[in-house]
Amino acid sequence: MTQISASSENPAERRSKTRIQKENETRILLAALEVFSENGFRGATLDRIAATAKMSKPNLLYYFKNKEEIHVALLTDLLDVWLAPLREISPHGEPADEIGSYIRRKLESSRQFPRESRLFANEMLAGAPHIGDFLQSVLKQLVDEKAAIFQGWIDERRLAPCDPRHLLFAIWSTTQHYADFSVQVRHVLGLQPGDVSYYEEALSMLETLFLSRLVPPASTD
Amino acid sequence: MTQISASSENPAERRSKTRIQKENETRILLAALEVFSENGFRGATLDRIAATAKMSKPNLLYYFKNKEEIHVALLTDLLDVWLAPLREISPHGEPADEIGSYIRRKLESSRQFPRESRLFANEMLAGAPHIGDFLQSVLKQLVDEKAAIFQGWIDERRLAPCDPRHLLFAIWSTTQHYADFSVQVRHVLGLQPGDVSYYEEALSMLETLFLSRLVPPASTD
DNA sequence: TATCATTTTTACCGTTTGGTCAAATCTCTT
DNA sequence: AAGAGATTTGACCAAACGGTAAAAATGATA
Repeated sequence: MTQISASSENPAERRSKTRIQKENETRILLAALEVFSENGFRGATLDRIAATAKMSKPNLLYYFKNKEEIHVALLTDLLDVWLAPLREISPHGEPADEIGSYIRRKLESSRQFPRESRLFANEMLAGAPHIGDFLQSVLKQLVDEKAAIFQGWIDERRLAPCDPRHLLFAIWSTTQHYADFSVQVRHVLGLQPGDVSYYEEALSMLETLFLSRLVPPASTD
Repeated sequence: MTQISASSENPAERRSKTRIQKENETRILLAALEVFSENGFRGATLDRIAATAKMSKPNLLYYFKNKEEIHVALLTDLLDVWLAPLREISPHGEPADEIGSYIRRKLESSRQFPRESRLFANEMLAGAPHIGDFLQSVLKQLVDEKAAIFQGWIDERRLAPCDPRHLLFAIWSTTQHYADFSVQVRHVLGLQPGDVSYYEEALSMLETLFLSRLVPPASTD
């Protein structure tokens, strides 16, 4: 499978981008995000993306040379968004503050970019054919770095003994769940299709879970 | 979209199932699970399922009248598996025991049935077109029931104040993550493709998170 | 072993899909 | 207003897609 690398040359990428070019590329990317995030790479069709972008298919292919290139463009943008909250974790803050604000950033990202989150999820479910390299290199390295910070806190008894990388997994899964499984969340809570009012309760729950204590210590009565 | 209801009549479902019939149906379902769980409903093709099942496409369609019927058969089986661990939660046990064993059951289910988990995830990402009714009725009802148990514990101060339904979301997301995002987990941990040895560390992490305390109370030094 | 129902295959069909091409149209600059 | 370059379109193509029909092969049973 093709992996993300340096951007290849678009048909319309001679020197600098035209107004129309910029407009249409963002329109296409927006439409593609909608379609890819719902159906995955294989389930998405150029016809559907073109229709969503209100553009003819050949016109769409004038800006991106094939389906894969659109997908790669989306994933490349996505990875920055995905990593940003993680990069901000600092070794200098209090564990509770750092973890708490990381959770808030991740949850906010989930609320602001649910389609990006689902695009990422679809790529994972498919076995990460396009971003496998990224996961193994960039992400692994960053995780190792941040895990070391957590480990430092653990050694100082400022954080309970646990595998820091699995702590990150727990934060990723709980926060992304609200974007990826929003249909289920809404159905279970009895909310309307567009309603995302559950994010406040979600934050409250996650702060209790990660920063406080869920089950009180066994009483010694 | 077609929702799951009573099973319709298969071409070969006259009275009782033949040996060959049983064998081939399970072979098809197994192959379909592989393909659907990786690519979602739209991304899966009959050709690919047939090839995976080592069977010709028309032969496959002799047992299931179309693509959707295979998918529905898989989802129907899946929902039992998905609900089983939840049903077992009892109001009579200790909160820590009940939550702990629910986590263990869910995590075990994630390890034993990763493809089923990904099938479910794909259906969610697509907007639950086939099991929307199920989510709104059966699942919502069961969640309300179990949430009431949790609420009882909260009222008795045996569980921290929180939204019980969001507590369930947290358990679902963290446990299912290890099946749905296993590629990412393995890449980040530096494991080989088939390696699922991380489940022990996962359980340890989740027990710390849900049953103990992650961040120690602020010291009063 | 003859018979009948079950199973499998071969050949096919209409549609959808990813993508191409050349002509036509539009936009910007001079 | 004209020309060059950028943009858009309609017509098209081969392959993949979901699915069908009927004949051929196989299996179970008497």
